Formats: sequence, C-alpha cells, structure tokens
Amino acid sequence: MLVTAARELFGRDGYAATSIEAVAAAAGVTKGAAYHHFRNKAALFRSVFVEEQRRIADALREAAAREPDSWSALLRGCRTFLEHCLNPVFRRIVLLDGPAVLGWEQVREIEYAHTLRVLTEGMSAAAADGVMADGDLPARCQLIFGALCEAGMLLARSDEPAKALPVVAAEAERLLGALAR
Amino acid sequence: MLVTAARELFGRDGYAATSIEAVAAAAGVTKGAAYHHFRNKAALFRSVFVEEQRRIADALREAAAREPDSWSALLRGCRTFLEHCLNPVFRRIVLLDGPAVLGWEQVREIEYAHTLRVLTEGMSAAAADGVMADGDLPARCQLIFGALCEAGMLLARSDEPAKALPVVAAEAERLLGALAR
DNA sequence: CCACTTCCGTACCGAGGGTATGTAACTTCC
DNA sequence: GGAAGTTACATACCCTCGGTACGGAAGTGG
Repeated sequence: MLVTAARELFGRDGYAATSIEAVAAAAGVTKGAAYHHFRNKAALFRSVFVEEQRRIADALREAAAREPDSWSALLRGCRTFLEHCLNPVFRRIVLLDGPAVLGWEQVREIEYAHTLRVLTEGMSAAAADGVMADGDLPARCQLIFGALCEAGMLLARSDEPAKALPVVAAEAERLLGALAR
Repeated sequence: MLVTAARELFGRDGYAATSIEAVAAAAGVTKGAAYHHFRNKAALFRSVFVEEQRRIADALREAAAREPDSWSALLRGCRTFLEHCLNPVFRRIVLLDGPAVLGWEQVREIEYAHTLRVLTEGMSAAAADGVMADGDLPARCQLIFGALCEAGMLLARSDEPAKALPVVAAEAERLLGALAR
C-alpha cells in the first residue's frame, strides 16, 4: 500500500527528505503508479496526514468514553494525546511537517473533522454538564490544542519522556482548570 | 542584503517555493554569492528566522516594560504577541515553516534565546512577586507559548482579525489566569 | 610586491518532482 | 462475446533547483 509506505518514510525521514520514487519502491510499484493515485507529492502526504488524524481521534474517543463524567473525560483525552506524542512518526507528520506542507488552512480543516472535533465535543459535553465556564468555545479548543501540541513536543524532547509526562500533564491540567466553572 | 530579500520571499511564498537563485537575484547578486555566505538553503532560512525572533522579542520586551507590574506585563506581552501574529510574514516564517525546516530542536534553541526567554523572564518576575502559583516554569512557558501560537494562527484566519483579537485574547488571558496564585 | 584571504561569478552535476505516452487488464453494454 | 471505454500501472523524458568546483577580482598583511 502506497499510503502505508509513505507513512513509514515520511514519519522517519520527513517530507522533504523522502522522494516519491522511494515511497513507490517501498510499496513495490513505480513512480508512475504513485502519480496515478495522487495528483502530487503533497496529495500523498495529505492522505497520510488524514490517516494519522483518524487514528488519534479514534484513540481519544475511545479513551474518553471509558471515563465516568465529562470533565474527567476531558482530562483523560489530554493525557492520551500527550502519550500519543511520544510516537515520533506522529510528531513528525502531524506536528512538524503537516502545517508546512499542507498549510494552516488545510491542516485545520482536517483536524476539525478529527482531533479537534473530539476535543470540541468533549468541551461541549462539559459545558452542557455545567462544569465549564462561559466563553468562546472554538477559540478555547484551539488554545488548549496548541498548548497540548507544544507540550507533546516538549516532553518528546526530554531525556526521559515517561518521567516528564506527569509534570507536563500536570501543567496541562492546570490550564484546563482555568476553564472549569 | 541577502537576508532581507530572503525574508521577503520566504515570508511571501514559503520556504519550499522559494529558490536560492530567486533570493540572490532579488538581492542583486548570484547564487554563488549566496552560497559563499551561507552553507545551504536552510542556513539562510535560519538567519531569517533568528532575525524574526529578535524583532518580536524586542517588541515584547518593550511592550512589557511599559507596564506597572509583573502580572500586567505578562498580559501585555501575550497581547502584543497576538498582534504580531497578524503579520503574514511572521506567521509563515516562524510558525509554519520554521519547525519543518529547522527541526524542533533548533527552533526551540533559538526561541529560548529570544521569544521564550522574554516569556520566561516575565513569568519568573511574576513568580518572584508572588503572584504566580508554584509549578514547573519551563513547561508552563512552553504550554502558554503553544497556546499563543495557535491563537495567532486562528485569529489570522478569521475574516476580521481586528475584531477577533479581543475574544481570542480574552481566552488567552483566562488561561494565564490559571497560573495566578 | 607578494602571499593569502575574502568575496563573488560561471559552469556544471545530480536528484527529484512532474508530465507524456504506451499498454495491459478489467468493466460495461449491447 | 466482442467493441468501447476506463482503470492501473510502467517507461521515458523534461526541467527546476540545491549543491559543488573552480576561477578570478578585490582587499589585506607583512
């Protein structure tokens, strides 16, 4: 599968350092085949990006569903996201290369259908339960999401990510606390 | 000046769509001259990135210095950062292309000497004044910084950025409020 | 004035994104 | 079941562009 091979190479070497030909070869086909299925290199990357978004959105939804109330579901979701950031393939594709390759516009459009959608739903639920302070929900989601992305990169860079996770998570949860009623 | 021309083109068309030759031509020299001063294309971009960081760090410091106390200086700094995000050149170079081209490691190294340094100093001052809750300061700065970057992109995308600024700023200040003692 | 460095231009190479074209296989429809 | 059209590749080629090699002019130091 082309997208599978692309995910592997894009995730390991980055977008710029990965040639279409290398991806095609890894998938056992030629460049022509790749260009038959995808308009250009960015389109192939986009498919990988969307796939990655689907994965994490599913993971978040699943993790949140196991929590008893909307607020703890929110906290659990944030922690799950941070854990996902320990995966270098995810970081490379979604956090580093994604915006530069696809542009902010397109990235947000995709994220609004996946990761940010889950976050927005979680916040809406919390608001409906009356545990979330009033304010602009979309902006709020965006800010929290940005903080989490940065937190993920920070904790991935630390020498002992597993050790750093609790302290970073604690700070993230403190920020979330600002939104509680 | 090569860096000046590079800033213009990188900021307008993005890193990938800008050739060294185009930058050199815009600066009135040839590609050879560019490669004499910079090891490669990324090194040229790095210079532009550092320059951009210097600008905003200076602006932040200056804005914060006009405030009477450490906490309002922090708030003012955040608002100034958001205003800076209205500049498309800044967004493109610092927020979009920077991480992908230089890598997270290098970006953070540079930011720690400029933007993040100002933020850290501001938070330290607030902590020294006893208006900031205990916690991990570096992680805290990183999270707030991430939230602000995302906020900047969000507000730049809105149809009427000047109108959106207050509501986004309000959400950002609410997050900051979580850090107050 | 002669060695040496700095600065910049010219010419070239090779990688890689993208296109044009050919052609099997497979589907559709009568 | 075969003609017509579509899908799914491969091959060959072009061209941009990052990077290198090299040459020469202009300053600099002794």
